[in-house]
Amino acid sequence: MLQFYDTMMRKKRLFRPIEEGKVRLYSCGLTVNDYAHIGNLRAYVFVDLLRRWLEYRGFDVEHVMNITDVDDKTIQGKQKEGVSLDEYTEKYIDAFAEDLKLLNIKKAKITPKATEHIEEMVRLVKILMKKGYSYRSKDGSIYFDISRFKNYGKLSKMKIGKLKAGARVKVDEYGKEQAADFALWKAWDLDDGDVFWETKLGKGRPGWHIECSAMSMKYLGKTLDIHTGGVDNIFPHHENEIAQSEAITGKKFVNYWLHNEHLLIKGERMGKSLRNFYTLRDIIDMGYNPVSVRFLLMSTHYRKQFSFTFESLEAAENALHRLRDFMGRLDECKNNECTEGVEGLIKEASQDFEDALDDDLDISRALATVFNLVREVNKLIDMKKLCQAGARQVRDLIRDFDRVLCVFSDSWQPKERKLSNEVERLIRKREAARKARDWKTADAIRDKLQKSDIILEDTPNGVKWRKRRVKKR
RNA sequence: GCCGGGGUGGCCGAACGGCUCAGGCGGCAGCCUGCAGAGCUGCUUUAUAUGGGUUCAACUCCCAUCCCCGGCUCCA
Repeated sequence: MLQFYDTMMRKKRLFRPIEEGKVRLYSCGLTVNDYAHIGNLRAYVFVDLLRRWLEYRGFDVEHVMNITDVDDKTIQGKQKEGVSLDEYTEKYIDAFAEDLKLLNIKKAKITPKATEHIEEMVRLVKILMKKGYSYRSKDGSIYFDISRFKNYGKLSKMKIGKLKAGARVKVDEYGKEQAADFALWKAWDLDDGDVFWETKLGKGRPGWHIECSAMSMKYLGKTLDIHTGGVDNIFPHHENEIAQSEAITGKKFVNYWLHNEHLLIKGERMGKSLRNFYTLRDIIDMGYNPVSVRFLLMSTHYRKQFSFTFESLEAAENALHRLRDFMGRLDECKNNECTEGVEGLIKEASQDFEDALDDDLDISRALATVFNLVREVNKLIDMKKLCQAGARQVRDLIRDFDRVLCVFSDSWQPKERKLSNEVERLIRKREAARKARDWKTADAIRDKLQKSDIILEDTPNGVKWRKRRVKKR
């Protein structure tokens, strides 16, 4: 019984797509005025889990994620650097794509850019004007008149009257008639420089909210199955999307609204303005594996705030290490006869895992299932009660889970995989000493290398080395 | 001010009326190892912010209090 928590209804609801077997999924993507930080990335890890789970359940997922490549901040940034808007946003778009790849996040089928859909937006604004949902201000900008939209505020449960009481709403500045009215089209002004489009609406650029209405409608139709975004988007962005879209089509815009909570750092929301963020690059540079970041961001339920700490990242990395070692143990399992069946364990784990994720992506329960399976099977291996065939079955099950989790296989390698000649020489010297059972020399070399952050581990397959992580900041 | 979400063991995090209060990390012990590390297993359980109430039974529901976070402004 697949169900999701719908922000509109404020409760879990059984999931039923519009069209049997197909899901129209729209996600609010990034505004590309800077590198994404891991708080931003949490939203996309969440969407990825959602998408992969839907696919696991046999749905064909039509996933669209927009890129906001024109807004106040991108224009400001571009002016500051003295480059074209495209040039400015391109590097952040590329970096974002790379981040997603490093986190094993599946690409959306379509990632439309706002600047490439001006025409569609203009068309929608014209419809709104025609239907009388908008007005033009003195400077030529066009605003959506929320008093004309009956259920404005239904998603965020906000009353428009109350909104005005909120301290920092600038009413007069742009000639809006009401504080909560929002821009559909912004008339060009000096600060915009060369960023403008000459359209039937005049010279200017689109408001922020209209792009999602235009692009979701174009690629997915009038009604979406699922729309995702961070909780900060509930108001005003998604509220406004609903108003625009439903005013235009007269149809329900979205059937299920799914919102992820924020990532905190030191008890506060991670955000660009607070300068308390880490990018994925920062974390990789400290020597962590990006897949550990995926695991960490994924392992707390998406509707719950959680705090990022290096301790928890470390814990995530260790947990993954344990899982991968487990897979290694399975591969090495060569017994001919299973003295105890694993079918029961597999069946139970499989059922529990699926039940958990069906229940609004209850990842904690799902991961608990995985770890329980690991422990039980490890016991069998220790007692030599697991055979090769049984091991294969377990491995197949985990691989199956990993279609959703995507944390087991790990192709990522830290950049510096080379040792200096001096260090290599020492390692060879130590190997010779060990062979001669000269433990004193061997241990001295190991200690010495450890001081320069190279950790040696003797394994049945020879000596292995790794770098000790260097923590910055 | 208005509207949400929370406060669980050394730390992170589940459960949300009763069936042993998941799981991870860390710590400790055993196995393994020349030693160390890694790995595996076991232990780490009189843990549910505080004070009342409802109930045969509350972490779970109700009331009050304290504290934390978020939204009300561009923001994942």
